[in-house]
Amino acid sequence: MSTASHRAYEEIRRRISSGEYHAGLRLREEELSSAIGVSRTPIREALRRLDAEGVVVNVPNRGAHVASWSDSELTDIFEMRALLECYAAKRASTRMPATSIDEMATLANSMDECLESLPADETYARIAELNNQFHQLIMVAAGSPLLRTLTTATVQVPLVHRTFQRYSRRGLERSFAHHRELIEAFRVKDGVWAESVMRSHILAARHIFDAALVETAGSDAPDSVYTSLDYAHGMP
Amino acid sequence: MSTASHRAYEEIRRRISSGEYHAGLRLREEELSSAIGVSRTPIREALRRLDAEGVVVNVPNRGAHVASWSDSELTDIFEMRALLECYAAKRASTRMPATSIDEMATLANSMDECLESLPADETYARIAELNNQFHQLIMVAAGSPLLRTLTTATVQVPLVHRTFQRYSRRGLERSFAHHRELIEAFRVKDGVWAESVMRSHILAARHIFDAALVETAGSDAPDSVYTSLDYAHGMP
DNA sequence: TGGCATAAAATTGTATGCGATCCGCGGTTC
DNA sequence: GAACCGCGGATCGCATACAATTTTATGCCA
Repeated sequence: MSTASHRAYEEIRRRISSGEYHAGLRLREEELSSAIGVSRTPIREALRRLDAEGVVVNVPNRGAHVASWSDSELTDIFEMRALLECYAAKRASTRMPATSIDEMATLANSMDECLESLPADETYARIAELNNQFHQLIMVAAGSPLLRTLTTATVQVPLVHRTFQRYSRRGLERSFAHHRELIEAFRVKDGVWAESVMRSHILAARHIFDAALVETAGSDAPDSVYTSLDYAHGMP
Repeated sequence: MSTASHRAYEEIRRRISSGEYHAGLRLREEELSSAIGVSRTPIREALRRLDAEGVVVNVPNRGAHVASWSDSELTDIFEMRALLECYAAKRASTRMPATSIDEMATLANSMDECLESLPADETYARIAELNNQFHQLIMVAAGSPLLRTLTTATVQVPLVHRTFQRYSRRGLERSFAHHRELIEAFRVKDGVWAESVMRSHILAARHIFDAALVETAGSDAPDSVYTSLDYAHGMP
């Protein structure tokens, strides 16, 4: 069995990821305590950890709030993601075992199949999960635990569910084409190729994201502020 | 006024940095509690935060230990540092204000002066401090808070005091020459130049570090395990 | 002596109580 | 009408008490 502190951490994190706790929301210890069913102590430890991870912001004597990001911070995040994931792709290109490349191909096939049943929410969720596994394979093959840690910290990041679904069918197809191209680059162990495909992949994602921001501007959400979401919900 | 939790954090961190708490040491909550003069609750919060930062390792029900790094993890750290600091140099090259470049030149002069009174410990400490300021100027000019955060997390890193002093006079001179070259690259706003000088700078540091490891191997210290130290103690 | 079960001590995990701080709300003053 | 002040409730920070778990000590038997 795991500790109450850890369960509290996972649960709060999940609720932020799912959007149940939206950006900027005040997280009261007593409330969380009764909601999750543990005392304030493990709740506090969970909040401290989430604070260190940047998922919540804690101000002494003023409580914790769900973190939010400005437009410029989002740009910053995408640029770091490009740096880190391109580097990972380059490293992975010479280290990736054949079995992992096969797994990537299988994942790519599964994602292609998802195109059939497209506009369903579950399908988007499934694509997100497959996509996450795909990128994790690259991260693991890169063989740098530190790189992986930093990437997770960076990418566990500001995305709204809605944004994900802004991916048009064409956008998804291009994204999946990038996946195929990455696989090919890994097969022939061409690090420069892998790196540059990954850069295209991330930059395309970024511009789809930007477009979604423009479209949703002026909605009921506070200006240019978005909630966080697990990498599992990241974009293809 | 600062909170007890924060003071505990700073104090434990300082003791690890100074080497008072060496790598692998078990940190008992009760001990820290009486040593620092607060109850276990803020101590626990401090340990959780240090755990999230990678400075200590916490295993449920088995307490916290000061983190240590293997040779391969150290290599990993240097490679990430190269990636991040080169990127920072490239970004900084187009954003660095003239006043900051002047500050860098002033710092470089101060470091040169230090060569006069060299083998003294205070001199090394002073060089470390100046060097830290020099690199911070680049980080700030890079204009990416996230990049800065990740770099701090990476570089606040495993160095032993002794290693620092492995810098020979010639090594320091080369290191300082890199600083001059960086300044020049910033003046003419050549990002590629800045980036590549920075890469040389970091890789040179890495090999001096490796050499130090070989020399100290077989000493009384546990095999290939080193403690952490603040960036302030980082190498030029 | 060495291995093993068991008990006692030490240590960490969780709950709770109390004092300190912050925040909103009237009331007052200019 | 707006700015300031003080008060009470809400919330947080910290200390302490108790429970759960791990570690160490002990005694037994092969």
